[in-house]
Amino acid sequence: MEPITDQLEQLIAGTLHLHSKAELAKKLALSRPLRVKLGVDPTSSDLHLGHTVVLEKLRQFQNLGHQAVLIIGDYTAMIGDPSGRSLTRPPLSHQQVLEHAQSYQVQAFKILDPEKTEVFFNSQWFAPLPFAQVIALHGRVTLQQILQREDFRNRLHQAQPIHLHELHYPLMQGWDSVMVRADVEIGGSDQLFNLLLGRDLQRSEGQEEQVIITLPLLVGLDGVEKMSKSLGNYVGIEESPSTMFGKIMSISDELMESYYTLLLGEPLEKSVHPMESKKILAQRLVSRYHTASLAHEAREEFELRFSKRDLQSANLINYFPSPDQSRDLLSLALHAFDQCFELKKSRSEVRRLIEGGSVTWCGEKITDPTFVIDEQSEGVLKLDRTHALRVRVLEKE
RNA sequence: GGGUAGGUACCGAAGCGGUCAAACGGGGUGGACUGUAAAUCCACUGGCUUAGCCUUCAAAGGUUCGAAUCCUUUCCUGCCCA
Repeated sequence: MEPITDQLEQLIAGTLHLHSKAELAKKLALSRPLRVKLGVDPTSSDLHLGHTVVLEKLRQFQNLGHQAVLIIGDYTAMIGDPSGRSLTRPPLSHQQVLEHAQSYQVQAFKILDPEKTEVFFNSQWFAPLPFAQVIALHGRVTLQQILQREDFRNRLHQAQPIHLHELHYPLMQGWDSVMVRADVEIGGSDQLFNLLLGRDLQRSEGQEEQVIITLPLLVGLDGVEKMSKSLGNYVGIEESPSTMFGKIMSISDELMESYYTLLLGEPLEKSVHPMESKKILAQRLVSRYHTASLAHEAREEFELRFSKRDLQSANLINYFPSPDQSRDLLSLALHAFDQCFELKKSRSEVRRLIEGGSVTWCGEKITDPTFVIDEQSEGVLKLDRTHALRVRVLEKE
């Protein structure tokens, strides 16, 4: 193991809250692997860059020889973390949660070292917990303490409902820490309260309190909300190189700075042109989750398609619509969205797109939805900013 | 339990018997511009066999030639009181 001061320095980098440095130093001095907990709610099956911020920190602990303890909150997920929420989450069935948990783990191990990771499902201790003990657990915390949380306070203030079951969440997360005897817990900055409560519960159970570390939340592609799947402002780590590259290119310049620090762990070089910085960012992230050569290809493809606007030589999906599907431009575009991009659009939606001037055929803008493409002709059909394909219209009969 | 205010499209919010697929704002999408950045301007933003038709205003019934708007019941939420 590395010297404690070196470890400390690495582990502190990028953290938002750390409670406390002294405690962490003390624990590191124990010269045994620390149990570093991360709780995840498998409310969605796809990991995105937002999740990777904490996972990378956990990985850092592993690299220093520590033990990761991954808690799959299959029980807590059914409540839904109220953190940062202004609304109650829609409940998930246990079945859904288990399915998500499965793919979640597979993806998490793209970042974590499975050899140094223990995985727990918190149903393990919550499902058999007798009601009397649930009550006893509740006796440890006061309503006022729970209501101090920012999100609850806001909802109270804004006359929005707070359901009773949501109040359990922080308590359950804290109890997880007790059950796995966590030395350290990592979380997003919105987890601060939950993490602190874990300390309280550990103390009252006679355990040493966990050190808590929070990391800043990654802002999503919209530049406003935190990255989340439900808001659609995310970059999934399993997305294709070109999608990933393109999504990252669409972030605003202001966002780039935090992406650099949180995802690359280094400062943004101000002397470089922002567009170039963004390409570097995109390329590095694509190579992280795919390969360097795929990242390189993604960059070239992007430049060809969007910078040079050369759709003709771009690597597009080939589409051979049947005569029935290519009756007119509207039908063709509709089927193309569905079959090539798995986008279910309504006819009206596609019609608007055409009439709005988004669709081009062989570089010509076509605004007439009833336009008919000649039989046996071949060309590039651009549907909207990001979707284009090479179409070959087959002969009728 | 009592009182009271509400539930309208992705969100906020108007509308309170016909002119309502539903004002306005935000968001989103597309176009122009561009660096798939920002800013700005313009258009669109329920569906369809689109000069028309169909399904929406918490749910179900009802009144009416006609309902988001009136009545009844049900479900959900806030606030005040207990």
